[in-house]
Amino acid sequence: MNSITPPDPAPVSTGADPAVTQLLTPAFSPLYQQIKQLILQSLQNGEWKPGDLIPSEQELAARYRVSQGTVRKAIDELASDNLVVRRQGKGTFVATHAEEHIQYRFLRLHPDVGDRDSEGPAARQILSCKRVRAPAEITSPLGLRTGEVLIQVTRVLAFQQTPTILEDLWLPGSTFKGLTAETLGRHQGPMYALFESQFGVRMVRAEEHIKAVCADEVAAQWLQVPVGTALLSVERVAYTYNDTPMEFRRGLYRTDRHHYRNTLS
Amino acid sequence: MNSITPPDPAPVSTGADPAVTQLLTPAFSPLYQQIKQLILQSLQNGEWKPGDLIPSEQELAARYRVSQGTVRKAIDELASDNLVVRRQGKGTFVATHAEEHIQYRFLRLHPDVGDRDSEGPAARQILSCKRVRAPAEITSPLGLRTGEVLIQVTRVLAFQQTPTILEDLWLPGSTFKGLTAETLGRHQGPMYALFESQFGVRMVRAEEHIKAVCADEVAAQWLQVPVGTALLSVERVAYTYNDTPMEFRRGLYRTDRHHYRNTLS
DNA sequence: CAGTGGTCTAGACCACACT
DNA sequence: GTGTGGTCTAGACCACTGC
Repeated sequence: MNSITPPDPAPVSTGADPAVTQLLTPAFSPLYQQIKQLILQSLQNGEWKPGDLIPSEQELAARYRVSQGTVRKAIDELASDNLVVRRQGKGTFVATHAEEHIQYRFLRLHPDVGDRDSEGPAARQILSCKRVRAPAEITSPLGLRTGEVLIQVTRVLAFQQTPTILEDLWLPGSTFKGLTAETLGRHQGPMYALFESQFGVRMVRAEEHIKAVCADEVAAQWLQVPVGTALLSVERVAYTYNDTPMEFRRGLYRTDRHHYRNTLS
Repeated sequence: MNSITPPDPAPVSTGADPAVTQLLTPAFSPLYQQIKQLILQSLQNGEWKPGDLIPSEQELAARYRVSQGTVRKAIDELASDNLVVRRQGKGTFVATHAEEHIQYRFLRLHPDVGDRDSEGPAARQILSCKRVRAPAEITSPLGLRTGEVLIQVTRVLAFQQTPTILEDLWLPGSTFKGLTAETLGRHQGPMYALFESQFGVRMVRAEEHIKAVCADEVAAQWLQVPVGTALLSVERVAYTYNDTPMEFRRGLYRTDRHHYRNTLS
């Protein structure tokens, strides 16, 4: 078993980090994968926060006592996982939902004509934000105990004066203590950016399950469509670092002027 | 402008290929990108066919007169584009829809309970296969002239005796000359594998646009659901090498026991 | 065993951003 | 100019495959 022991997260970083040893076979894991894990730890434990500049490849190479090329390969993978963004001449930054000029990185709904920019920003309306005891149907995708306290948010998004998305989302109450409709209403920009700045939770990845359903009375009213209109039901589990599920969301999408877009490869 | 001239696709390959020159700035393109393009050309022009073993990194490095590392980086990108598959100790192979043990690489419909393997293979039924004059709504996504001759295939897929997908697909008649319902019916395995072996067309990438619709009478009948049932409408444009669109497809999916799955990152 | 892809290193040079 | 990431090279060694 080869391994490198975790580095001293020394603030001034002259602190000698343990040397790397590359040993033989069983449970072999490439050095750059180990480096990737170490960097990942520093992302998780908040040593580098969303938007931050992380140390240069040279510095990291010195810190972990490996060659720059090895650090590079580790960072390459983190970049292709969208955990980190490289900018030539400037450095490598922790990815964030805040400054992604694209407004909603995880929203796959696009207007049928024109693009999202031309459509302008969504108008958001918080309908409610309350603490609830979690039904099993919500806790199980989140890996929580049934009965745990969750925060449930309900909101409507409108594009060009047309209400288009009605969604509920559930968050673990323990982590999102203090989240209120007022906070949500005051906040500008993507909700996931708020989660980063206020709760230290960065959403990294998500899984969506899509079905077609008919609008019930409640949905019909909020989305201003006849009862029975076909809608997309989009259920999402969003994950933080470490594949920890942190949000369950269910959206109903009108698709009379929009479509859900996906790329296969 | 730096460039490397295209190599002699010499069968025996001792043939000296032109040397690479890496010149200065304007319209700078990295060497490994140029190598990637050259390999791509060999994939397109059929020098290496789906399933084939391509030359080793050393051979390609010699052929293009660059270092192995440069070829490696080119192949890395091709592999992450799913155009090529690396197998340690064996070599690098051209990707193919034929031997992907996963039956349908581009189909995102999954059973709500269990997984696709446990569900068993789809039962396929070809309803029709005919030559049509293309309406603009089809030709435009395919980048063809309106009025061009297309082949239109209609089929139903059933999972566990339940008809679940009704789809139409359109293919350029010029490329798919000779495609018949009989050919399609006799063929085992993914349709895209047939396209590779019979027509030399490899589908590489696709874009899907998804909406929710209500079943009309025809759909309701084939899918054995009441008229008005909400269905997913999945429109797909599939591309070959070079981003050339080669297929337009429209599927109606029942989602009472299945869902469309997507991963966001 | 030889051949393939996979990892790691060390060093050189380029393109880009800021100061 | 200095520092950053980006490209390219050359060589060594490892892990996997099949003969």
